[in-house]
Amino acid sequence: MKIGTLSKATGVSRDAIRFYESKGMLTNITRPFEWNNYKDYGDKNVKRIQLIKHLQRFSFTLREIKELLHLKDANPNECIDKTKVLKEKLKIIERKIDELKRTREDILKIINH
Amino acid sequence: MKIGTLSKATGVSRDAIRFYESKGMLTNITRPFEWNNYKDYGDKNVKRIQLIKHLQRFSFTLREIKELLHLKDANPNECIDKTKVLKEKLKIIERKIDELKRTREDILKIINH
DNA sequence: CTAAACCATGGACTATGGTCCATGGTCAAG
DNA sequence: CTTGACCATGGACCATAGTCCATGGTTTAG
Repeated sequence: MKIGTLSKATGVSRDAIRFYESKGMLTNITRPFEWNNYKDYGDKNVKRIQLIKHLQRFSFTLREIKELLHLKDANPNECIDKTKVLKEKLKIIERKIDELKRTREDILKIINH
Repeated sequence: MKIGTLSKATGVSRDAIRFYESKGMLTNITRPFEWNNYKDYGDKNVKRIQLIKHLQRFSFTLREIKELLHLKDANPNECIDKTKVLKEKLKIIERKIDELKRTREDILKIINH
C-alpha cells in the first residue's frame, strides 16, 4: 500500500502521514522494490492512523499517542488499561474546564462590576 | 526608565518586554542619549505591561491585546467598551468549556461502556 | 511516447509566547 | 582601571500539528 492509498483509506493527508511517520508513530514500513524507493505502508497502518485520529478526538497529543502505540507494540499480548489512561486524560480535561470556569467567573465579575 | 527598571517594576522579564516591543505593543520608547543607544521606556509602559498581563489572565492573546492597545491609542478620549470585548471573550471561553465537556462525556461513555 | 499523477526528501512556514545565546558596546563600583 | 552588571540586536530554539514548496525520480493513462 502506497502512501496515496493509505491517505485515501484513512482520509488523512499524505503530508500528515509523513509527519506521523517522521515522529515514529507508524510501523513496518518497507521499501520492497529495488528499482525505485517507493515505500510500502502496510495494512496495519490503516488501523494505526485510525487509532491516532480516534485518540486525538479525546485530546491526546501525538506524543502521548506515540507512547501508547509503543507500549502496545512492546507488549502485544498484554492489553493496555484503556480505562486508566482515559481517566488520567479525564482529570486533565476537568482541570482545564475548571480553569476556564474560573476565568469565566473573573470576567463576569468585571462585566457586572 | 531603562529596561531593567521596567522589568523589576512589572515582574516581566527583559526578554518578554523586548518581545512585546518587537510586536509593537509598547509606546513612546525613546533613545535619549547620543553617546549610547540605550532606550528609555517611559513610565507609561509600566501600566501598559500591567494591562497586558491583566488581559492575558482573561485569556486574551497578545494579538488581541495589541489591537485593544492600538484602539485605545487611536482614540485616547473615547472609552473602549470593555464590556463588549469581555462578552465576546466570554463566548469563546464558554464554547471551549462546552467542547471540553463534550470530550469529557465521550470519554465517560467509553469508560462506562 | 508524452503528460499528468504519483512518490521521496528536506526545508521553510503557520500561530503562540516567550527563552536562551552570542556579539559587542557601556556603565558603575571598588 | 578593571570587573561585573547592564544594554541592544539578531537569531536559534521549545512545544503542537501539521501544510506547502521545490527538486528530482517514477509510474500510469491515453
